[in-house]
Amino acid sequence: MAQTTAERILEAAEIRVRQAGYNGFSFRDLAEDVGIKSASVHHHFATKEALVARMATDYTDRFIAALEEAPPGPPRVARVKDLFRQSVLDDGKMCLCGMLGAEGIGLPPSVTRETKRFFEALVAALAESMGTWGTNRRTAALRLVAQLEGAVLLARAHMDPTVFDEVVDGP
Amino acid sequence: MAQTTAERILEAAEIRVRQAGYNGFSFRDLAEDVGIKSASVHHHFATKEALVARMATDYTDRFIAALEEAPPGPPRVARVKDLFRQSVLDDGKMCLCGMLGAEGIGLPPSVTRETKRFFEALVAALAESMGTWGTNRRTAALRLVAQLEGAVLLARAHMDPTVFDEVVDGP
DNA sequence: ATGATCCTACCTATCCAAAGGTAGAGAGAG
DNA sequence: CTCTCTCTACCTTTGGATAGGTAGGATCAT
Repeated sequence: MAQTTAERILEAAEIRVRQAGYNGFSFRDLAEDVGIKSASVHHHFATKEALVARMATDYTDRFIAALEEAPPGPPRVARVKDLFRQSVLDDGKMCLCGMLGAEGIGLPPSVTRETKRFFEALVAALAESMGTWGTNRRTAALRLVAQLEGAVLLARAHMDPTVFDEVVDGP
Repeated sequence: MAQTTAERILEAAEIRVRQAGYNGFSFRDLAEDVGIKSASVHHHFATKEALVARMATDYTDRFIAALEEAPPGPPRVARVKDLFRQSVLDDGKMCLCGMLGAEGIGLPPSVTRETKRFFEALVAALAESMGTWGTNRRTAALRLVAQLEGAVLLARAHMDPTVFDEVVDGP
């Protein structure tokens, strides 16, 4: 088995959260996705909260690592746009933490904490790479992230991936 | 009673959706908010789908009407920013259709249809008011809406309303 | 080496609460 | 009397979570 069961659960859960949100899937859904019983999902992740918090942690680490493969400066900015674009092209999924950020209040604290960490890490990893037109770099990075999250959201609402490109580097 | 029961249900439901999403509340929650029993909520709105679709329709009409109170041009742009800012200041709620757009796939079709209509109407009502720096006005409007939705989302994720202002008209 | 023991991963079978929704009765207003 | 609204009292399905058990592999002492 190239992938452990826990990894397959996390993968299935990520897809479901990014499509339907924290309250949009059940352990039974995941069990069916992976081909085991829901009780077995609990063997790997005791609670839904634990599962999603872990998912957000992994997502953040993976995302930041992918960003930092690109050298600072314009290439890194291009890379982050591309990561978000992939999100949209891949079945119109939201950014995981965009989705969790939207649901926000009402999610378990460990999840909101990880969500916040994602955005802080993302802004930090981008700030040094931003050109500045009179605004400080942190603000410029925050603005870019807002635009990207908004672009993903609009593309989903329109059910049209080209909306993303129109927003991000349109005419 | 200055407000009908149906109106009070819609109001309570809107607050709940904007805080927790379509799957984040129940008819029993609404019943408690309004002070009636859940069966009575069904008397006014047969299904959850019908309730939320109606809610989105009303929201769109109200939002567009509020926008068009402001004359076209810069005042209208200022007004839309202000409407979104209110959203954040008012307990960090998402824009209703931003939330529904995020949840997107998995929601009933009548709801996604109304969500799409909101964004189309909003972009149309803004396009004429946008200054253009080499981009066409529709694209400029789309970009503004993306930035605003993203700003609301980030403010929520950070649990800090000032993030909204930093994104939208920060230094 | 071999049996006793333990751990991991999965199972079956439930539990209980919550959710969307329904049926039918009662009470007040026109 | 009838229409509107609300209630009580359910039903069915789903959801998160638990209890207890089984098969297989590793570990260890004798």
